[in-house]
Amino acid sequence: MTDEDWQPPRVLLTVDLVILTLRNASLHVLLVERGIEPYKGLMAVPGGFLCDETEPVPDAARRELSEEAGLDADALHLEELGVYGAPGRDPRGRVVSVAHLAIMPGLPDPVAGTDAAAARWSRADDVLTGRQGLAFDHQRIVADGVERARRKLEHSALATAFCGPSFTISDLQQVYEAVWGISLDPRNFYRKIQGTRDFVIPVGGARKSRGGRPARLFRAGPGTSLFPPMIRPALTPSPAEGRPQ
Amino acid sequence: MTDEDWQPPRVLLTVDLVILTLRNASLHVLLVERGIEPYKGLMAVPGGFLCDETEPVPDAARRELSEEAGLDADALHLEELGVYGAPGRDPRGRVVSVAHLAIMPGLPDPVAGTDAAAARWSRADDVLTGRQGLAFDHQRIVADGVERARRKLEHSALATAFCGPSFTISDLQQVYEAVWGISLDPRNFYRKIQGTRDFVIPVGGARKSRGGRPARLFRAGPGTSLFPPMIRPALTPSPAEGRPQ
DNA sequence: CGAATAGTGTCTATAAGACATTATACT
DNA sequence: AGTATAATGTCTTATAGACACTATTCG
Repeated sequence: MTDEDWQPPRVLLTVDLVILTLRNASLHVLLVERGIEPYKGLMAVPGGFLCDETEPVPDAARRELSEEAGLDADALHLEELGVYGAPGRDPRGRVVSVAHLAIMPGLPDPVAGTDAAAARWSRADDVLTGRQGLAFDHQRIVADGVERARRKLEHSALATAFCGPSFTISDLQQVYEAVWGISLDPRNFYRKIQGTRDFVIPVGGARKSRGGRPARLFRAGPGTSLFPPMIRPALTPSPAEGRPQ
Repeated sequence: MTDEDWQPPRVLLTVDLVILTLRNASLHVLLVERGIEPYKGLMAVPGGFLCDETEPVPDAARRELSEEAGLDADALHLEELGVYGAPGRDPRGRVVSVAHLAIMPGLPDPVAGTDAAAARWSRADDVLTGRQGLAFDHQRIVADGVERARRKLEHSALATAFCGPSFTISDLQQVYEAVWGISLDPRNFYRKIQGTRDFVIPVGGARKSRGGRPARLFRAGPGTSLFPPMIRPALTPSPAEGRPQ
């Protein structure tokens, strides 16, 4: 900023989306197959450039979610995760990406995309361990997204975002167990949830039982923060899935 | 992304720095007077454009810290705060800023800058209430930075970053009281700090008393996260400063 | 009935809130 | 001595962890 005719550099701005959900009681992340270079054919998280100079960043995130994954972004938890802009992370030049974290209830398999060659849910674990390789620095982005989700479960009511409009307490427990990769005591969990104001609200009715007493149904309450927080125990391998780091 | 010859838009990338410290037992934020348009003459947080295409974002943050505020960024807590890129926030065009949060020990008044017309510490409270107006969306950025610091005090050992190399327990308490804007019981606070592993480590010696028993000196311990967390009480106006928000 | 899942109660350990007491400096 | 600040201790209350027990379904 000392030269008279110095001009600030311009960069390409993208959004990337770590979209987490629960399938078969284990954490999954949405991946798309890249249809264009660079990294054509490799898997990556959904994302893309701003469509024009004036598009707000959050709008771009919702647009890509819809374009690449065919998912409606309305009434979906979406927050900024961080900036990934190391020089050299994209061969096309200086590309700075604003990563976002999105949580959605479990969905059936077919996820159609108009822009990407293919979209599918992959086990988060496979990405974190590297069994599922990703383009760019997307493995790191997913890892940061998963870690963010783990943290938020402690202090916020985020867990309900993984569930549909109504759910049981044990559904909620499965969210915690899958995301944290541990197992929890159902009795203490039940007490904790019930004792936290505005976390869940009973909605009359019960889910038809699968060989046991029917479970009461709840919906997400108005509360957004958990106090006292949910305590994440030291990692104890759960039945659900092995725990990476 | 449908047109054949569509080109992604380029944006100007800046870094902004919310630098917090404690002065006279109250939270202050570093502001600089803008030396150039737009908003010339108004106060703003330090920041500026990337110097070239290849500069990493964290490097730019440390560079601006040094250039605009004359502060050495080594061994200083610095983390990403968020992205502020609403179209129209800067009259020069589409400018996307990556805001950072930095904490430093209390410093003497003179803060010299080579790039900005003037630099000085302002009471965070004055910024939050709008008594001290800021350029761009910097009031919001400062508010987010202060809120982030408040949150981090709960779960991390961040408080020691406000203190010098050695400090007393009541110094640490003043950090909590100033940032949170409440008052705490010194006895319970002492017990809590002592009982948290790796938070503080006694370093022989005591600070010369100011009319009371001398206080033992400590230094920051290796621990980075607090468990169980420090609990932030419901807001009770403290002697230190009125609480906005 | 027995198996399985849901929901409740009870005991104990830990830690926070309130507050008394002792310790060591200064004037 | 009197005052101020630091450090320790004690009692009560809230909540987590462990685990027994009851309730309600299905086969």
